[in-house]
Amino acid sequence: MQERYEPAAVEAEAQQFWNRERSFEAKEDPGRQKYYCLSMFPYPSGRLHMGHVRNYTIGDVLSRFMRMNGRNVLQPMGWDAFGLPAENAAMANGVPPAKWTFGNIATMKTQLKSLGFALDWSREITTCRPEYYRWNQWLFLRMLEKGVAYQKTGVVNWDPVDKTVLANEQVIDGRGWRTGALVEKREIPMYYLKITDYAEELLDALDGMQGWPERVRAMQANWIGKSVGVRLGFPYDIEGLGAGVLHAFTTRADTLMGVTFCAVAAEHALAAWAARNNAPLAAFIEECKRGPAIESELATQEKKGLPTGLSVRHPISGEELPVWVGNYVLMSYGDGAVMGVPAHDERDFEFAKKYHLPIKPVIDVAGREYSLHQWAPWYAEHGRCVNSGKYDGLEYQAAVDAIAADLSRLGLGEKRITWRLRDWGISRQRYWGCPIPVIHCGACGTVPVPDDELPVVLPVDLVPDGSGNPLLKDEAFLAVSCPRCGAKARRETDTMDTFVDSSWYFLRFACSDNGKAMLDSRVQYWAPVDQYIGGIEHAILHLLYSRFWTRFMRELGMVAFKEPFANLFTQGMVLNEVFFRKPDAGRVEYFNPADVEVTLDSTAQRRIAVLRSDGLEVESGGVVTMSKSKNNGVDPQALVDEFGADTARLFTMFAAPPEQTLEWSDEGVQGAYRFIKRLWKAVHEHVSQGLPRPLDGAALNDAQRAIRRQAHQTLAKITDDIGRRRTFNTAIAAAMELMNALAKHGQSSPQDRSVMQEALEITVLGLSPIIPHATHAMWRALGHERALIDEPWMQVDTEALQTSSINLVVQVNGKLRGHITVAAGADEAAVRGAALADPHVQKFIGAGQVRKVIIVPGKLVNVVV
RNA sequence: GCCCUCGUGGCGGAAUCGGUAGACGCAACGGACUUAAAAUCCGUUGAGAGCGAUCUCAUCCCGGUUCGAGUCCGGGCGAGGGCACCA
Repeated sequence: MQERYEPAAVEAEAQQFWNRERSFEAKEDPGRQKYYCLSMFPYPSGRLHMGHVRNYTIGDVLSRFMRMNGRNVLQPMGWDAFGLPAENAAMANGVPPAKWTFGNIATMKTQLKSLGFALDWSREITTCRPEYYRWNQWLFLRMLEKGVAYQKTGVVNWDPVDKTVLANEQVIDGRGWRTGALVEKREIPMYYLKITDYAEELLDALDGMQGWPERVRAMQANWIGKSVGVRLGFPYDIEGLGAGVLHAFTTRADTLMGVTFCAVAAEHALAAWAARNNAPLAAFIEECKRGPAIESELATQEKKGLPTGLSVRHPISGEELPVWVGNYVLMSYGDGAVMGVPAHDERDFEFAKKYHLPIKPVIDVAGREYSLHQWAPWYAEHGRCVNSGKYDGLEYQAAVDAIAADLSRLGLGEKRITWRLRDWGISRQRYWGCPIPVIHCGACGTVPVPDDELPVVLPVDLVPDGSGNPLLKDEAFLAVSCPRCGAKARRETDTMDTFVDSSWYFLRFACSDNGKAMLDSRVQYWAPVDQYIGGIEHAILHLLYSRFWTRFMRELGMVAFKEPFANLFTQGMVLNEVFFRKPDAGRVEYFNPADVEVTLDSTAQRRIAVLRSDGLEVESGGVVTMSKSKNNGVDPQALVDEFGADTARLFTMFAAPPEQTLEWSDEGVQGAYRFIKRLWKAVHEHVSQGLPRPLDGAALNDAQRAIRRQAHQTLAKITDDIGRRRTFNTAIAAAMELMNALAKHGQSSPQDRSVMQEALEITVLGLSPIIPHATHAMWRALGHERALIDEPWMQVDTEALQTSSINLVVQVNGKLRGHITVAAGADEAAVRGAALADPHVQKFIGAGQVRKVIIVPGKLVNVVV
């Protein structure tokens, strides 16, 4: 063993060993319990970032730990390789997206390998390869057959200059990001997947998903958004239009008698009809339609409306109610119309105040006074009906029931459940994605591509120029004959949302080499995923789509389970300080923390940050998520090159619990490096004197026994912290404590050296999931033939944990007043006697009367005076 | 606005089921080694009082439950994240 710790050599050696032995290639083995550990696969954006390192280290620690605990572990890796950034890069550099993507994959694969992750590369998946995406197409055709995939029109952002569809993120302040042209809304036919058919099931199943964080389950439940209420009808008979009913959904049918107006969305049919010869209204409707596309922007805009001049009748009272167009009414939710109850809905209240519409309180909340001038939150609370005729005095549920029954009798309403969840639109008018396998024929219409003609292969050599989908100009791709009638036809040029690619990749890892079928029997062995690890940003879409997709596959008999991810772990983000200068004119300039030197001023009170290149001060903008825009990222590769992969891994696992945010700290990295060096040195010093004789537990003195006890306590803690609590930071802290104790203990006698050998083995093996390379080398040095990765996890020796006496804390009235030592088996009377006899305790009892003595076995004694 | 999470030293954090608050690390300070620096090693480090043994205070604030509260409950303040004109 080398005296100096040289990470580059140590890590190369370990990685070569794992490669040579194919240590991480997983084999199906029905005789062994499997453990499928999966980290969310990366988008090949260029280089790894610290978020990747954190994500994949968490997965790697769990994988290696479970493997040593006897599980048959599968930890695969792949590439979520379709997507918009490749097209952007293509436009910027004139390189086909495929070339850019594959170049990035090569770079990032090298980086992942340098970090020593225990990945089974033989199962690697790349979603932009036909071998993968042909199964997207195949399953899409099954969805078409079952009616789960269907066509309807949808609204897209249209750039009139580039004549292209823009993603929301390409629209900046209502203008195209490249052309600056005002973006138009266009309705075009698109494919949708009927996820709403699964809404109830996707929601109900959340309750049983104990392996998922509460937070993620809550987010999904909110997203699905089940509302139980009443769909009611406001009848009308409008000259020229005739008789009809305006439908609206409400969760507060008990407030029906407080309705003073109705409001409809700009896109509503009644609004369109009223606007025929009402120019101001038509203009307002246009304004609403041109308004913000993103709902969060909609939220901040002022509530506006215009009367349509039309009126409807109240379903119970028959009263005439004016119909308004409101910019706060969404066409996509419910029926695109709301009943306006200003007294009990804040938005309606604001609207009514602004346009001087009547406000009629009809709910009495615990006798509190209602003001027509200022909104109070409790106006929306449930209460007793008042001012509501025959419904007066009824509580919420009774009122809803009575009103729903009356409406039903009148044919003007029924109880109904409304969902927030909408169907999943998967059509993208973009090149770099999986082609949707349909053909447009002049005679036959839209015809699915027959299975035996799959895959529809995407050409890989096109370079998008920003003006429309390049597939539209690619005759070789476009020209096709109709599978039904044989006539000349045209291929669909829309591609699929990349969330389709990631909705089932976790199953394909079980059988990535199968060229004949999407899945095979090996899936039954590996799936579902035992532990899924990824960022909270995927809490809703990716995870919900995957749950939906899995359910559909189950209906086809392809898998036997409903939930694809038994346990979910969401790791926190990686933050770093941000440095900038803000010139009087011009844009803020951000500087990478690597180029900034931070020192303390002479009084050590103030931190001064200086840019190395010019020696001038820069401002600190606090600690925020690492991002390109803030230029505060740390390149993991630089870290690996300077300190090694083990240090990078150790720091990211030690600095914070894995689900919390992690603040970057260069000094913290030094600390991690220092610890590995210390451990290395301790092992080197120990083994350079030769290996000791086997440990004889009975021959130890008290000090040796104490060290041995701490070693086994540490093993127990590391095992529990990694295996159950997932608090890798405290596992590392325990190992550090043990090292500190060993350094103090010293070693001279043969027994000392035997105890030391065991303690070092525990430390090395216990930390091996986190720092696998250095521990691989140290394990060999400690005299083991077998590679550490192939060793079983060590078992705690309960014998070693035994003590003859224990220390107890004594409190008087809950305050710490003394310490006592009693025999391990001491009974309560003995403990009580010892506690009361302690001079410190006596002092605090003083003249008082001892009323009660509480004994918590093994922990403390509390004397109540 | 709603939902979720969280407020602990100079900093990151620990305290797992209500039982010794501040483990471990960083930074800082003092010392050893060195011609010197780096590296390494040893020590000190929540605040206040005291020569000292010790004592008092202290986990965002106010109240409560309890023998005992960082932890549980109620109310507030603050931060972060998610969702959002969702009727």
